[in-house]
Amino acid sequence: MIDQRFDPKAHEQRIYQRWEDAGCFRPSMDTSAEPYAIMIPPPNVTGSLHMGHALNNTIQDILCRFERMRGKNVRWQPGMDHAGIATQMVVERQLAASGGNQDRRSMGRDAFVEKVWEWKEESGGTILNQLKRLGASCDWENTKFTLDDDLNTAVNKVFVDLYNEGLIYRAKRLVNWDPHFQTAISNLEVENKEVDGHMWHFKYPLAGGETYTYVEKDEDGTITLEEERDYISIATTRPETMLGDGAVAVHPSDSRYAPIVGKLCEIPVGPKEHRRLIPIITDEYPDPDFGSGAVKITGAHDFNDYQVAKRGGIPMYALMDEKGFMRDDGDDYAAVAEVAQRIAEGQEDFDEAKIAAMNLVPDQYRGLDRFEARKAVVADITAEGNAVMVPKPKKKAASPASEPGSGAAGDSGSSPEPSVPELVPLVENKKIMQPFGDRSGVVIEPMLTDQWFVDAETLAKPAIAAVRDGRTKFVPENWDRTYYNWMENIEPWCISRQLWWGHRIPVWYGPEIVSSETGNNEFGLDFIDRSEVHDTPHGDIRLLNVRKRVFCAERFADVERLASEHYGCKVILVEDEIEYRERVAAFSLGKAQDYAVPLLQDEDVLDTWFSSGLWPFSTQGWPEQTDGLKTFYPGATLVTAFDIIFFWVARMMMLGIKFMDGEVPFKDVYIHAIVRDENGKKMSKAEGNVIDPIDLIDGVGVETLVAKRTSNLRQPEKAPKIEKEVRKRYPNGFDAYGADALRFTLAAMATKGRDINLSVDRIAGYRNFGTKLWNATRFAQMNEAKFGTKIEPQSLDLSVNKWIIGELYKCTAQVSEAIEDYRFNDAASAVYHFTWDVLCDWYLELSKPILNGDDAEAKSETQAVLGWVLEQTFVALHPFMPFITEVLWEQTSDRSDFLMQQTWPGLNTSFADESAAEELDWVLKTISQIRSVRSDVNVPAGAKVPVSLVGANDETARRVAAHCDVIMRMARLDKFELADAAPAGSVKAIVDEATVVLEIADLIDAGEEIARLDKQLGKLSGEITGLEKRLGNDAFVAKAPAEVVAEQRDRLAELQGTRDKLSVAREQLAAL
RNA sequence: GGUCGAUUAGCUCAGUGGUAGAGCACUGCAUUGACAUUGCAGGGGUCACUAGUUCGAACCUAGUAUCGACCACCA
Repeated sequence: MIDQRFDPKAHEQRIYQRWEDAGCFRPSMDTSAEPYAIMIPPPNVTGSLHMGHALNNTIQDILCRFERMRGKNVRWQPGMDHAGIATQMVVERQLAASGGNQDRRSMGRDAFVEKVWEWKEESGGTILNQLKRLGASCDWENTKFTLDDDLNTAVNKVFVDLYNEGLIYRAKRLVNWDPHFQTAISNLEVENKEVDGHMWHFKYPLAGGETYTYVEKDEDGTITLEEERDYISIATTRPETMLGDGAVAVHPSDSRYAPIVGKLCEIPVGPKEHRRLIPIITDEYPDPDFGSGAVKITGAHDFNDYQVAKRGGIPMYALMDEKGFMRDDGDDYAAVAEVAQRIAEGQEDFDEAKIAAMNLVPDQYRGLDRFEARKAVVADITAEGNAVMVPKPKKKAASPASEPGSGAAGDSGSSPEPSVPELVPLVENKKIMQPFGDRSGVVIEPMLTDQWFVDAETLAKPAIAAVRDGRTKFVPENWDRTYYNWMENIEPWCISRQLWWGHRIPVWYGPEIVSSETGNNEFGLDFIDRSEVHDTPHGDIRLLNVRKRVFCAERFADVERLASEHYGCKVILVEDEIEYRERVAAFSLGKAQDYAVPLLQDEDVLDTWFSSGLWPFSTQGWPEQTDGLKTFYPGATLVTAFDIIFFWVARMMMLGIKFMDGEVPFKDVYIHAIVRDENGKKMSKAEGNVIDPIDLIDGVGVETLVAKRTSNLRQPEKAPKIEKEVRKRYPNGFDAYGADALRFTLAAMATKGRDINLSVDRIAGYRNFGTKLWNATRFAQMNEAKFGTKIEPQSLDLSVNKWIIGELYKCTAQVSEAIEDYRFNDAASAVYHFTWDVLCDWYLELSKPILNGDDAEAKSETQAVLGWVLEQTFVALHPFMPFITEVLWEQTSDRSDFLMQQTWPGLNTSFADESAAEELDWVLKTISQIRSVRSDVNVPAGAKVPVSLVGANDETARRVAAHCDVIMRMARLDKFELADAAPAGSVKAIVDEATVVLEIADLIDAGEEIARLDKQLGKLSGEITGLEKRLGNDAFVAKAPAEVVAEQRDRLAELQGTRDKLSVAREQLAAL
């Protein structure tokens, strides 16, 4: 006999270990079986299980367990992602916290990377064990890590192949730069958030004191403003970037500025004697209706300006260093500004490298943080009188800058002033969208840097086609719109990261040899720029910036061969830029002892998603043609949340199709919901509303819960409020609900909608469901149900047994269909409803008289059916609740096998017996009707009542004979007999053609009973009227499908019959 | 601005042309019987609004209102 209750803690980990030890998670590799593969979205090595993972992996596990039971050769591919930035961040933080004054840079690259590996071995991957707690049936023996050697091989091969095809290239571009991590990031890793900002309006004086007539007109062409101006008005939210302006642009159609297009204006900041002049140009980009209609163009610090600058050949001056501080390098400002001036006036040629070397930050701003620089620039311009001035708003005492909306938009002087108003600088308070790094949280700076890019546009085309052709399907399908939308507008993918933790880029640089005409030394090496003098092992020589030649190959050995062939001499791998330059210099000056050309590997690593994008095939051994690869590519279903469609799904599609001969990586992409808290808020530590899945499995006390929710809050002052709420809501913390309850809840809520608002109450409900099944099994054991036998539907005698196996058949068919169609909620509710409402509430009760009765044959049949039906229920429930069902399987019979290895109930229609179903339907209805009436007329629960059945036909009479005992028992009757007429004053209910008569006239009040009948009659006549109206409509009868019409007629007849009988009953009562 | 979505019982949500559903909550009754982590019975909804298509609309179409997500944005 099993215990009184199921204790998840006593069994879950034990059962999991048994599965694992027995190799239950391995693919069968049965060549006759259909392969079925699911690639886990590799969690970050730094990660721990959150609700999103729990949902994601529950769904995958349901699919895998289901398909495994259906006989497929299943591989659920597990693993982890090295998560470049996230992991580097964790280890750097740890270094900082450990007190030592070591940081990443002082440690050096190799030592730091080694440290990260150490961390990974010790602390990484807790999430994989948490997945085991959830019951995930992954093929752990094939666990992969995106930084494993074999995956690195795949990464290098992909990179080199794409490079050789020209689909990966290096370019100087404006990229999103994270000043905190000091690396480029892709535009997906940027979060645009609306923040309070200001827009300043400044005057850029025209060169040489020139003036023009500035004319503003309204829509009708009436002149609203006309004045002489010696400046052009510019609006900006980032004044500090003015220092790098290359031009001012206006729209070609903007007549206000037509007189000054082509002229020069002055950037009103920096030392007066070296103010830079920049040209006023035209471009389609400026919107004449926004701001002043004139835009400053700072190509190196703004994505829109970058495009304008590129079109117009405007120099792009970089102003900041990699930490987001104003540059403090290069020659002094006066010298640089002079060169810039000649460039602006077209008197001097410029190229990228020359511009890049120019630091146009005036001395007083050098080394300032960008936000400090902004304040300083604003203050200086304003002090000098170049801010656009407007009348001070009345009423408000404070300056416009601190009063939202008070500094009205529009140009100065556009409204007439009644008196002489006080003037203040025009600063608009407005919401601006600002980019933040999704990991660092700092403001992202557009930076002009050399980076590696993937030509995503080319790769996207076949990936779009694959979805259009239906070779890969999104479920729910509306997600394909999101996919198309992004893929069709895809930008080049920046894949290089200035980090240390990740796949090194398989590129080595050597010096570029140019033609002998331009070469300027005996080795033909062209030095394009000078840098600082440096004391080197080769003497005090100049270090040189050298144009680099790229050697790209999977292994250094290949590069070594290519390079030495290219240079015609030995090459040597060097570790850093300094040594590289020294060696180039020494080499070129003939001072090198060994005459070896230095090669330096690219310092950068690849975007984490570059390696995750290969996951479906890199994990299966590619580029080797392994069995795993042949069998499990393409995968069946990718299960993920929508937030990584772009990051991951799109990249896997592009790279999978590219490298696997055009074959898509997966057939379906199931996009599941995001799990939120029960109020619909996104769970986040910072908000203090996180529910930890492990807490739900193991239980957690209220004190721990409070502590968890109040640590790491974004607003620590909210802690008392959160504590109060938690204590009120969960006074006893969480019970140990177990993994099964959590999984079932998630499955039941996994609809095709967007969000799941998870409530703990619901988990408790499904824990109770497990208890229900557990106790039903206990009941079966007490009654000596037979487990481990087979059932032949045709051999059954009792209609109740025929009925329950038919119900089971319907249930399992529904579950199969629903899972195949990714309707996990329907699957869960079908098996829930069957187990609780059909099996426990009815079948078990109906079986009691038989199991306690004297009919040995009936008893034996029922024991067999009861055991079998329960076993099949375990099977059907197993994908959802693997632990409790496996324990029940283990403990109900002497078994040597596992439930998870059983065959899914492939029941067929031979299990569904229509006449048994109708018969039991009648039994259930009869009992329910009697119970309902009893309750309505307040018959005491314990009282037994005599009931007779009037007007029964032959079939009903037969059913009464067969089921009399059980009906009497379940409806608490002391008599249940056929009769010709009802005694006066009895209480009646209608079941099909017959009237159920409760002979309890003495127990009830006639008036109340009449009222009860009237209520029912009222309801009935309403429905009848509706049906009559519909059936009376010729158009309905003519146009609606015949079966619908027939159905409605039947229903009408039935309702009329019931009404007539109840009316008679009412009249009889009234006549008394 | 573009795209996708939501609006159904007190709450959280299913349903998607043919009799409005679940879980929780609520009300009444039942206490040593597999299970109180229970059973029986019950109350509760103009399916956001308007117009259309249809024999028939919660469901399809168009529009309105409110709320949300993602993407892109005006310096």
